[in-house]
Amino acid sequence: MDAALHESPARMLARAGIEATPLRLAVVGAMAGAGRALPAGDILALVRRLRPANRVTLYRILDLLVEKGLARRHSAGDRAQRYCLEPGTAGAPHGHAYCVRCGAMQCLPQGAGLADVAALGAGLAMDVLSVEVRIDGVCAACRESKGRPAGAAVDGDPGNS
Amino acid sequence: MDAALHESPARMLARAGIEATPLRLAVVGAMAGAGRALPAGDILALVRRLRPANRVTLYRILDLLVEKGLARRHSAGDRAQRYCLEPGTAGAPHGHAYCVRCGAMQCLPQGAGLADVAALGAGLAMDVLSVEVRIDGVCAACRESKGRPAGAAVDGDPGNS
DNA sequence: CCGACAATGCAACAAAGTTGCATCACAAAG
DNA sequence: CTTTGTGATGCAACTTTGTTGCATTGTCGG
Repeated sequence: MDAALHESPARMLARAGIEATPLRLAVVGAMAGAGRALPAGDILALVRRLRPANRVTLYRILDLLVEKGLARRHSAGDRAQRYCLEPGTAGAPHGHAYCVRCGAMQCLPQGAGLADVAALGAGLAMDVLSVEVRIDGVCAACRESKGRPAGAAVDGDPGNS
Repeated sequence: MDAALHESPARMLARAGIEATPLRLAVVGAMAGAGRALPAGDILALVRRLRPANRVTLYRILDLLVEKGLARRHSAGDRAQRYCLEPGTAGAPHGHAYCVRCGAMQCLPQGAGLADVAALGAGLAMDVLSVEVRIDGVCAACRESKGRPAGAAVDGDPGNS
C-alpha cells in the first residue's frame, strides 16, 4: 500500500486515466488517508467533512475506481463491502485482517501466504480471476479495551444529502 | 464435506444438540443435498419444494446452525451470504471457489493451502477466529457455455411467504 | 449563445437481513 | 380434561446497502 500513501490523489487518478473532479479527489484522499479498507458509508462520512456529497455519486465513483483498477472491493463478514486503494502494482493481491468487534479491516502486506493460495486455484478447473483472503478475529486495540469498540467507524455526521 | 454427505439430517441436528423439527430437517437436508455453499434464498426455495416456509424462520434456523457449529456462513463477492454444512470436525476450515458468472460456490477440500494462511494470521497482533479463503473466477460449466449461466440458482418458485 | 457530454443530485426502488409481536403446537402441571 | 408455559413458526414492518432512471449542472468546442 506504499503507493497509496506516497502519491497524491490527483496523481493516482491521472495514472488510472480518470478525470479529476473535486469529489473524486476527496474520495481518493479519504481512502488513502485511512490506510485500510473502508465501507462506503465511512468513505461518505469522511468526504462529507470536506464537502457535501451524494450517496449515489459516491457509489458511482467507487465503481469507477474499481473498474479502472485504482481500488479494490472486498467483502467482510458483514453486509457492507469495503474499498481500499490498489497498491499500484496492478493485480498484486493482498489479504485483509477483519476485526469482528470494531469492523476495521486492515490491509495485509502483499505476498504473505497469497502465492500459495493462488496456486491452489490453479488446479481448480476454473478460470481464476482473483483470490480473497480474510483473517477474522479481534484486533489488538479491541482485545485491550474489552467493552468499547476501538478504532471503529468514522465519527462524521451520517446525515443524509 | 464427507460428514454432510453421509449423515442423516436428523443425526446432524442431534449431534449439534439442536431439537429436530420438520423445517429444520428440511433445511439441513437441502444444504446437505446441495453439496456446496448456498445463499439463504436458494435454501428457502429448496425447502419450499417440500413444505411452506417463512423467510424469517429460515434465517433464524440458519443463525442457529451457525451458532451451534453445524453450519458456516461465508461471504461471496455479492451481497448474499452463503451457508454450508460444517465438515463435522469442528473448526476445520475450508476455502471456496466462487463463480462470478453463475454465483455457485463450491467448497474446496480442507487443508488445501489453508494451513499456511492460518499461520499468516498468527503473526498478526490479533486474536484469530477464522480464516476466509475464496477463489473468484469462472467455473468450468460457465466457461464452456459462454452465454447462459450454468448450474446457477435453484429454480424453485421464489414466491413469498 | 448553443449543443453535447460527463458529473452530480434526487427520488424511488430492490435485495438481504432483522425486529417485534402474534400464533401455534406440544408437553408438563393441575 | 383443561390450564399454562415454552419454543418454533409466521407475519408485517423496518433497516442497511446498494442500484436505476431521470433531472440538473457545468464545462468545452463551435
